[in-house]
This record gives sequence, structure tokens and C-alpha cells, in this order.
Amino acid sequence: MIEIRSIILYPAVKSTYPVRKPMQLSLLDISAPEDRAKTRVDELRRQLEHHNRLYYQLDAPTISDAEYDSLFRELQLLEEQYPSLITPDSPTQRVGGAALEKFSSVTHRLAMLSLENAANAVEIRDFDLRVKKNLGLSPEELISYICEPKMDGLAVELIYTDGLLTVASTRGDGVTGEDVTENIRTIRSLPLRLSGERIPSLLEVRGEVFLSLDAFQRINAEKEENGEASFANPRNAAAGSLRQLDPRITARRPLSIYCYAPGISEGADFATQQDFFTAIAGWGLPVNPLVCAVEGIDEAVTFYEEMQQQRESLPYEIDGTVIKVDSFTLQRELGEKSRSPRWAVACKFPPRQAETVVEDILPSVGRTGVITPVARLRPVEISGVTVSRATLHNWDEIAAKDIRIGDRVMIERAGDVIPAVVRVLVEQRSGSERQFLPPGTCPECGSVVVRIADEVALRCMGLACPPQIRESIVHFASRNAMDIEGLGDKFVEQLFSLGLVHSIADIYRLTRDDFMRFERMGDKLASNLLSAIENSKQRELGRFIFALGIRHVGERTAKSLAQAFGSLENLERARFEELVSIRDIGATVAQSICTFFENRDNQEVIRRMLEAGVTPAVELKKVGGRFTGKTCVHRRSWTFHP
DNA sequence: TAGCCTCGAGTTCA
DNA sequence: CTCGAGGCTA
Repeated sequence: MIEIRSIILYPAVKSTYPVRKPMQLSLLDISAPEDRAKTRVDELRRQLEHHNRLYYQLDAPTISDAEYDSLFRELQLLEEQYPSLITPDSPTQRVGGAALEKFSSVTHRLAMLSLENAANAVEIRDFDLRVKKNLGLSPEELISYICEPKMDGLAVELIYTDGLLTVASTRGDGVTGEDVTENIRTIRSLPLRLSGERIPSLLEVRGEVFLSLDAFQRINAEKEENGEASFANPRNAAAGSLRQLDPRITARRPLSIYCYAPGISEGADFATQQDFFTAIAGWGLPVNPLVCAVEGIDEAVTFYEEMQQQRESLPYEIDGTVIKVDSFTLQRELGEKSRSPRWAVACKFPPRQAETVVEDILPSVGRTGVITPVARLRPVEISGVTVSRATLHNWDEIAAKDIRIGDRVMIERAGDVIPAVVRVLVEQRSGSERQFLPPGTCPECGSVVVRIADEVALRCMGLACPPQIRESIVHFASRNAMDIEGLGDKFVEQLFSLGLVHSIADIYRLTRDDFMRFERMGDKLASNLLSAIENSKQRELGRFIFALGIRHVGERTAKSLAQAFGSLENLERARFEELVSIRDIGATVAQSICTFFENRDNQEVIRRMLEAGVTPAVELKKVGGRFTGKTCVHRRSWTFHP
């Protein structure tokens, strides 16, 4: 059994704090009353922050709650009397003023990446081998790692400017998140001002906001009393609390936070992850006391296994552990892939599972005609959520796992989100279970179903297959495509079944009268929809190309096509050779694009949209980037032959 | 040709 | 989030 050395993160804290006696007024004291108040206010703030830390971080209060409250009230009174003494980092200012209209967005100076996953010890060792391979080290070498429990909460970024908490934002998509500063300020264990030595002029730290199980149960009990729907799990509850527009509501939800990674900093230099933890803990930031430094992957695996055993007895939920290369020099050398660093891995615990029954298997037809089997399940609860459907991905999987209608199965929520059937409990079969064979014809339109060579998917070849058309219209209007707000699957379904739209081009011929035929449609809603459609006529070219739904052309490829060709006409005229010469476009994708634009029906649909006034705008080159103010020479990579 | 890496597509629930 | 497939590179 390997012993894990744990690092000491907290500097020794004196068990008592010299509590000053109430200020003695002396006849010789000639300072103004406001100055005297200021001294006392400073003193109170120091004491309150100190006791906050003892209570929330070290779990070792040295004064009673009543004593704390009386100090707090004294500060409040003084601040009321002398409002000029109020500072943003005062303990009384944790709960801000009025509710916000909406959150403003914050762009992270350093993108918040996600982590690669490892599901078991073998994959953890694979990670270790990759690290050493990338560093050019021999497989026997021992790397210093930092191991942390992986809190099941929400990632946030905190920015301390000159020691003062100025901005806190959610991770969002990793690049841009939401400004939740007011809500983060309500977290009592988080200092509004850093304390201690050598505070950097800028410190960005990433941390995980979470709710303890205690707090979660208390909130749900309260919700139930009020007849409100309760939260499914602590993470949802934490997310819901953090996204409150009214910080006064957040203040009643005792959120917690543990910090784990640096962003950009100025005036501070950390050599290792361990240094970083020690430094920020010294400045008063909460760090999970279970964090460990280890030598070599074996100890990291042991940490993972021990955490798994401790999992149920921890006061908060964790969904795994995180292993990081300790040295920041090595981290930099390893670098990162597009979405995750190469120097860290998230080791996931096996997801929670549940047993249920496959009541039916339904073939569902998607936008591209691919027919996927979906299992209808007897509703069952997993980690607080009731699951009644699960995708079976493809027909090979049904065969491989031998899933039959009526089977008892184990299911889990992959990544705690998407339900999946893990295996059939074959020993519980009664004999009445029915096999389900892939359909020979499309269940929706009766067309021929084809299984393309070397592909797993079954595809309906019907051109007029209703769900395909419906889904392609929904896709066209969706947020990342033409972003027609309000035109979701419900309305598209109605438009389609009323025979008002047969293709995406028909969207631009809809009138107010058409909409008024819908159930529960008022003037207001109708004009909103019409103006949303009108506005969409001027979307960027990349969005328009993506919206067309050309096979193999997703968001990304659509953007690079827009960049490369600059206009819809140029793209329509593009020859195969021109297409394959573009980076990341190979023969398959190029052929698919050619075929799409050669199709008469597609040409007709595009012509009608242009006639209706759709003018995909050419993207403007980003301003303010690296090349601003420099002269760029564009090389023509091909010429056109109209 | 294998082994990355990235992209596309389908998916669940509140 | 996860799978499969397309594209690039050693």
C-alpha cells in the first residue's frame, strides 16, 4: 500500500485573535469622530474576515455565532452612520443591491478549457505514458503530479485586482461566460479582499462552485414546504442559485467554492501547482484540503481509488479526481489541444446505474435521413432525474448487446447527462422478449432504406420524407444557423402539417394570416415571428451555408467555406478541385458540396430565397486582432472560370 | 497505414 | 456527451 504525502496548504493559523476591547474615549483624543469610527470599522472588518475564515475554511470557529452577529451589527451601524466609510470589500457588502435585468458577458483572457477523461486505472496510466512520450522521457520515469477531488459543481473564474475581488464569471463556452460577480460575493468562505504577503496586482483564479449535501437538502426541504419543485441534484441547485438575477436569493443559498487553477496573473510567479495552492491559500482563498502531491502515476491511481471509497462519506458530491502535472514548466512544454490541456486528466468514477425495462424500441428519422433506434424505458430515477428514453446509437449496438423489447437492462447517464443502456440482464429473461430488426423501409415515409457500404448507419433515401424535411427546416432556423427566434420544432411542425411550408424557402413567403391560423397565436407573437424571419435575411454567409444542411458541412466547415469563397455565387460555382484545395476539406466533403449545388431542387430553393430578399452578408474580417494596423497581402489561391 | 485530432450528428431532461 | 467518420501527418 502506497502512502500518499499530503501537502500542507494552510499556513498555521493562530487559534486566538487578539480581540480589542471597545475603544476607550479619552479626553486627550482630539481626532474627529469619523476618524475614530474609521479605526473601529477597519478593526471590525479584520476580525469578521478572520472569523469567517476560521468558520468556513478551517471549520474551527473561536467565537459563538451570537458574538459574530454582534460584531457584524456594530459594523453595520457604524457604516450607516458614516456611509463614506463603506468599501466594496466590507463584509456587510456581500449582498449587493437590486436584481439585474440580465447577466452581461465576460470574455476570459485565457480560455477555460475542459479536461480529457479517463474512466479507469488503465486509462489513467495511458495518460501518464502520453505525458512522458510528449516530454521525451522514458516510460519508467516518475512524474510529480497533483491530485484533487473533482468537485461536482460549476467552474468559475475570479479576478482579483490589487487584491480586491472585481469580477467573477461562469465558464460559459470556455471563451465567454456570464458576469456573476454579485452572486459570487455572497459566498462567505471567499475573501472579498486577499490578505497576507506580496499580493499580486492581478490574480485570476479558477475554482469550482458547489453546494454541500447539507445545504442541498435544506434548500430542497424548504422548496417542498413552499410547494415548489425541488432540485434534482446539488449541481443543478448550485447552477440555479448562481444564475439568480437577484443576489439576495443567492445569498440564502450557502454556496461554497474551492480554487484549483491559475489564469493570468501579474506580480506573482508560481513554479508549480503546489506553489500556486500554497500561495493562494496563504492569501485566504479556499483550497480543498484533500489535495495531494504525489510522485508517479501509481500513487495517483491510489488516490483515485481511495477517493472512490471515501466518496459516499464526503460532505459534498465529487464525480472523480483530477491529476495534473505539478511543474508549470512541464505544463507549458506539454501545451494543449484545441479543447483540453495535455497536462491534466479528469478521472471519472463509474457513473451511477439503475435497472429498468425496455418497453419498446422506436426507429427515429433525423434530418439527414439516418434512422436511429431509441429505447422507450420504464421511467426510472438516476442521480435525481427520471429517465424514460435512451438512444441505442445504431443497429449494430442492438445486435452486439442483444437488446430486445421487454428486456431488463442496466442504464447509466454517460457523463451524468445522456442516458445509455449498458447491458442486458440476460439471466432475467422470461422468454417473452421480442427481437427488433432494422426496418427495411422507412417507418415514416415507406421509402427504401439503405445501408451504405462501410457505414454503420441506416439511411432513408426518400427525398420527400416528412421528418427529414421538418428537421431540415428546424435546423435552418436554429440558433447557430439562421437564428430565427421563436421558430422551433413546435411551430415548424404546425406549419408543416398545415401544408404552409414544404421547404426552407417557404419560410420567407409566410404571411401574418398564415400564422394566425395557429392555435393560441396572438398578434404579438405573430409579429415577433415575422420580424425574426425578416431579420434573418441578413445573416452572415457562414451561417447561411451551415443552415443549408449540406451533408458533412457543419458549422466549422461552413465558416471556412464562407471565408474561402466570399460569396454564395462563388461557392455555387466552385469546382471539385477548388474545394479539395481548401484545408480540412477532402474528397468526401468536396463531393458532397458539389452534389448539393448540382441538384436542381437545391438550386431552385436557393434562387427562391434570394428572390425573397435573403442576402447572406459577407463576414467582416475580425478587427482588433494580431494583424490590425499591418498590411496584409492576400494570395489568390485559384482563379475562376465563369 | 496507423494514429492522432477535429468535426459532424444525434441525443436527454428540466 | 459520445460516437463515428473525415482529414492530415509521421
